[in-house]
Amino acid sequence: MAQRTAEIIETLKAKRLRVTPQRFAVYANLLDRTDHPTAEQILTDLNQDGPISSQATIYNSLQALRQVGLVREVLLGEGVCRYDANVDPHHHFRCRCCGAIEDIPWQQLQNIDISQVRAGLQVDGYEVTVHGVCEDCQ
Amino acid sequence: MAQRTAEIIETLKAKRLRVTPQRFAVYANLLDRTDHPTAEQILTDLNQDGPISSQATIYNSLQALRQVGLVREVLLGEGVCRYDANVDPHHHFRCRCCGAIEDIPWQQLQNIDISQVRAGLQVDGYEVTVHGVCEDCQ
DNA sequence: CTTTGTGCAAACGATTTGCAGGATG
DNA sequence: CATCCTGCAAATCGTTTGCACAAAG
Repeated sequence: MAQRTAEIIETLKAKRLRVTPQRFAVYANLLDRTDHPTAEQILTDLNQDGPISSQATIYNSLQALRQVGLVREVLLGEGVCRYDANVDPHHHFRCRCCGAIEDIPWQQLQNIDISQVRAGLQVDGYEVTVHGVCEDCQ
Repeated sequence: MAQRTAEIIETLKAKRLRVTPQRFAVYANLLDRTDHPTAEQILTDLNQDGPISSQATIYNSLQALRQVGLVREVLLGEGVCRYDANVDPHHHFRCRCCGAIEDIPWQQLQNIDISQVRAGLQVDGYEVTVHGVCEDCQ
């Protein structure tokens, strides 16, 4: 576990979220992984050793966590939502072969001159999606 | 119409696509707009003055056009596919308010140093998604 | 006349929702 | 004990597919 149980509980409470076993499990699971799982993958993972949560509750938990900014959706054009407990801005690499997703630290692509976009548009942020082939698939 | 009928027919033939009224209409419609419509929007637009095509055929046509490289999918994290007859590389701006999508010319954000991504990844391409608020929504 | 496309309706996968019972603070 | 959450099943949304008929080359 990448973060202590008590710590996670505090984080949830600080966001005014009720601490239910299911919600805790979803967040703890996401903090533990960097592979941007889908809702289904989280469900499978949690229920590996006995039933912890159900489909609808996973979605509810993810939505609650997302609303308070503890979790973000990552959509990279596969027809599925992926989730990430790393809410700091960063970019993504996606392997077009196996679909694996990897974070690209923000600093690695920070030399982007956003001021060039047409006047009149209020820019809040941006992110780069890099596509290619990962080591395993080469 | 942004491009002559005969020209469109030639383009389709050059790609070895059979020229059906439906396929023609889908492609002509996409060439005519820059707003990256969804399949449903194309369907509605085409059938405005009498029935031209059906849902399944829109999807089939889009797939055929995509396979020969005349049309590309644009996925900007909304859970819908959008389509674009502009297949040259470019970036996208998306208004978080009304959902409008606008192209950003490739040159406007070309100062991106992709060489900084971690060694071992074979990079094929990338694109930037800029989010913000458009004029109409400000 | 062979091949490919069309349109309908049914199938599909991911996500959302209604609701009754249960847990949290 | 009031509020909010869970879990089930049914609903929904975008997209795909099977198939009989029709059109293109």
